[in-house]
Amino acid sequence: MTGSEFDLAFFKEQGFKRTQCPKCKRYFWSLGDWATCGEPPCEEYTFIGHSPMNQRLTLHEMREAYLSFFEENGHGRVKRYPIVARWRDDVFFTQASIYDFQPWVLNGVIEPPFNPLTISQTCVRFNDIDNVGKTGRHFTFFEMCAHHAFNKEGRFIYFKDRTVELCHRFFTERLGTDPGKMRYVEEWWEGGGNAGPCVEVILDGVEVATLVFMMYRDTPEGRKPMEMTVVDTGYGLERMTWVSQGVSSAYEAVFGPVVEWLKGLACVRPDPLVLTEYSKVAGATNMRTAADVRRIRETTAERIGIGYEELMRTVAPLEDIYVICDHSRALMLMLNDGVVPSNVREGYFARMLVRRALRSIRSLDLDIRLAEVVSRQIDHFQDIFPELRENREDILGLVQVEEDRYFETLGRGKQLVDRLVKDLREGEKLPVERLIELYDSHGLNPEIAKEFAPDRIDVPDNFYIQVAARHERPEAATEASGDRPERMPETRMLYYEDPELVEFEGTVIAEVDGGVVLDQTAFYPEGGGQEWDLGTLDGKKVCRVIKIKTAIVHFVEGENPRIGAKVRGTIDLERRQQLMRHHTAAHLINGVARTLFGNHVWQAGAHKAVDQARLDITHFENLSTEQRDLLEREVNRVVLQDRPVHIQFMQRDQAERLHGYRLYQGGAVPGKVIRVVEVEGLDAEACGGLHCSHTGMVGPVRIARTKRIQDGVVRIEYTAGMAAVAGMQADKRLVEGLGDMLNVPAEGLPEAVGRLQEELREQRKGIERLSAALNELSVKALVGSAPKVGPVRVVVHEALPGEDPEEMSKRLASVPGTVAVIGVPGERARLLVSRSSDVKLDCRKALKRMMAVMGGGGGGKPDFAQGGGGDASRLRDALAGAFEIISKEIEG
RNA sequence: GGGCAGGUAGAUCAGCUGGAAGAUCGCUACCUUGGCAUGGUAGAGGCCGGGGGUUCAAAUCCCCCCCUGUCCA
Repeated sequence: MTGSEFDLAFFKEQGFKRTQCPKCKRYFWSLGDWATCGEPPCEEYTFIGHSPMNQRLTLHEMREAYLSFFEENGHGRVKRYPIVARWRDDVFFTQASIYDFQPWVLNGVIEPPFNPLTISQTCVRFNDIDNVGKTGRHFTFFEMCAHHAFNKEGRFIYFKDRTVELCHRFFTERLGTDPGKMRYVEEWWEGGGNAGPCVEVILDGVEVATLVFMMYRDTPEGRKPMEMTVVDTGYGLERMTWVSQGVSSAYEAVFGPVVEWLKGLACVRPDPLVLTEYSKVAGATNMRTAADVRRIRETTAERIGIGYEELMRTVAPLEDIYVICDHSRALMLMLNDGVVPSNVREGYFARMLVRRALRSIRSLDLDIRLAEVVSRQIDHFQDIFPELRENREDILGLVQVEEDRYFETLGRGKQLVDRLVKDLREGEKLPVERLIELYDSHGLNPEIAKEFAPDRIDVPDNFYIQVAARHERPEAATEASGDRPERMPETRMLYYEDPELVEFEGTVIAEVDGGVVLDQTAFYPEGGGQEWDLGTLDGKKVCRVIKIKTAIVHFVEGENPRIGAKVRGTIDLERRQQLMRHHTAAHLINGVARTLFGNHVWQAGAHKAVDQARLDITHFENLSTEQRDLLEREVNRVVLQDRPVHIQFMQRDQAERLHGYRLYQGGAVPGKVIRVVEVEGLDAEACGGLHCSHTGMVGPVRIARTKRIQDGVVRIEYTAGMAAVAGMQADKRLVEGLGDMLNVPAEGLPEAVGRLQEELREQRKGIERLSAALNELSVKALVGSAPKVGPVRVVVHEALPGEDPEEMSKRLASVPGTVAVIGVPGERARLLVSRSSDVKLDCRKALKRMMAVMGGGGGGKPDFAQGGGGDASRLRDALAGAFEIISKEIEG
């Protein structure tokens, strides 16, 4: 990289100087005289207490100042995109404003909503979560203000000069910053396969913005210029607000009424001097480990001239308050945009935020619910993001559920700790292994575990490093995908033009993977969770139809028709209609579930076959029987209302304007034009599937069952149309059949079965009683007639049918001065040897000698041994020798 | 998606170096009391998550599956 990338006319005209920072060796441009680049660690914050701007703006005022400035300068204002990046399958969350336009705008498939545009994009990032609350500037949730320009051939908007100029004017003209204070540091940016020069904008020790000029693309052949160059800027809304206010930390600047409320509750009134110094030291350092944090605190304490402990008394409660503010803000937006807390994927991040926030509430010993904090965050933001107002109840409900779950986890954890500690010896500490297991497997933080058993637990400094080490494993190799022709032939999709089309003609234009591609077809391929059509091509059975890029590939039984041949296709209409019913029913269930259970309900997967179908939705618990029945009733109500189902291809941005991001129920949908399936007044989704034209055609919908397939996802198994009818008939036959078997009418079944069960129990008990009586008789007889070795009775007996040999053995051993040998005949013969406690005999030895006759194995305890196996026919021989063996063992 | 922990009586759990399923609470009946709290006695209650395997013998060991919890991407 050379400095020429930054040789901007704007810098020259304005009289900027290019200087090299002696500390970090980077070059920077400025109108003022500066020794260094100005960014920590080269310099400290200088704005605290002396804002370089001529106005103090709140977060909301700063956002508006930014957006309106760029609007006045020719940019279209764009609403924020959801924080869950559903239009992408490579990331969970929106982490920067440019994510909104990747990949569809950047690869030229769709036009941006405006060009140039300005936006304040809600983002979350979790990589610095440990720094949140501590450094004064790290957040999990933040807003990235940006202005973007997309320059295509023939349509150049603007690039480096205009970008820097707009930035400079925003800070100086709009915010009243002294132009001499602005410093622009030359840097290089790379990410997501793209690269380009960038400029870091430093003001009074803080990086307030980064201006990226994407102009290169990394390819296997090396770096190449992009066809489209992109202005990708990022202005930290929170940082700008902070600098404008000149307060001790970004948290103080942006959390507004929420942080004040919490401070009041916790009775925290910190010394601003302490906070200012702490912020400066923290800002100049990267906090990576617990040791870094401690060092920063020690340095701060030294600078202010107070003790470490005293500093901590001020700082620790504040850090907890900041964590609560930050996490509740992030949660508010994540839950609003469709994340359901769970133990997997994006849901886990929401759970993590809830638990960390609750831990901070706990360590402050505050008597509040997290939902109350989130509620206040909504108050603070609902005028900016009105969707929060609409979803308030839903969001708070999710927080409550998740909070309750955490308390359950804590309760379980406490029990576990109690039990573990009980087994420890006097003065012994709980091994670190156990402590790791408590956290890793049971979700109990070591700090909280220590609360439960302060004397028995020590938490090592590198605890979390040890946990991480436990997870280090080599990555599984990814499997290579098969090779296919780069350019696929294109098939005209007749089924979209006329879903009722049953017969058609087409020409074979290619063979792919052993199947044939036609120029046009009415066969619907597998896709969107819907199974493919069956039918015939020139009389040959079509057994599978798939879509590869733009081509529809048919697999037929027997030989493929030749390329160039004209073929006649017929579709199995009955199957097609059933698949359509199941697909439309999925949209109905999804829409009704959302209205019934809340806006957090999204489709999480689906499959539609002919005889059954299922839809997975995001929801925090399995449906109750009542909810399931309610859902079924309401779906059928929509069916009976016979609402029209509108299907149309729409411009992507128009569809998004009309229906919002709720369109993307099925995940990422590529393309400039998308197909929108709208059930009037209920649901609109981007969907490539075939649908009934009216809901009435779906027919009856039966929800067979619902099942929680993972935390946060409920599977709804259902049937519609003829499959539902078949199900009803099968159920009826089942009940009728049962009634016939028990000779009662269907209504009498519960009572009849109950009676049957009771009878069975009675009989079982009767048998037990009889068997016990029989045992008792046998035992008496055996005891009376047993031969003796000295004072010891030796009972040798082959169990009869109906006797319980184990019971007999036990019973005999309860008679003083008795040894019992009981043989149990059968395919696998067994031998039980027991004795009363007053007899000196090792039953195991005796058994072993007896088993030698049969050749099997055995073992047990001195007073009871059992064995078996070997030659079952020799059981009698073994029993015949038993008396002699016992007498020898007793005498010997 | 990966790792870890767990699934035994209505509840909470023990048993898991293979050898005759247990404790506590709760439940039922009776006794104690003028009545209640309580105390005492007896009793009911178990496909030891499901399926394979090893073994003479599996709650216990091995494999697969299901369910729950949890940590991490």
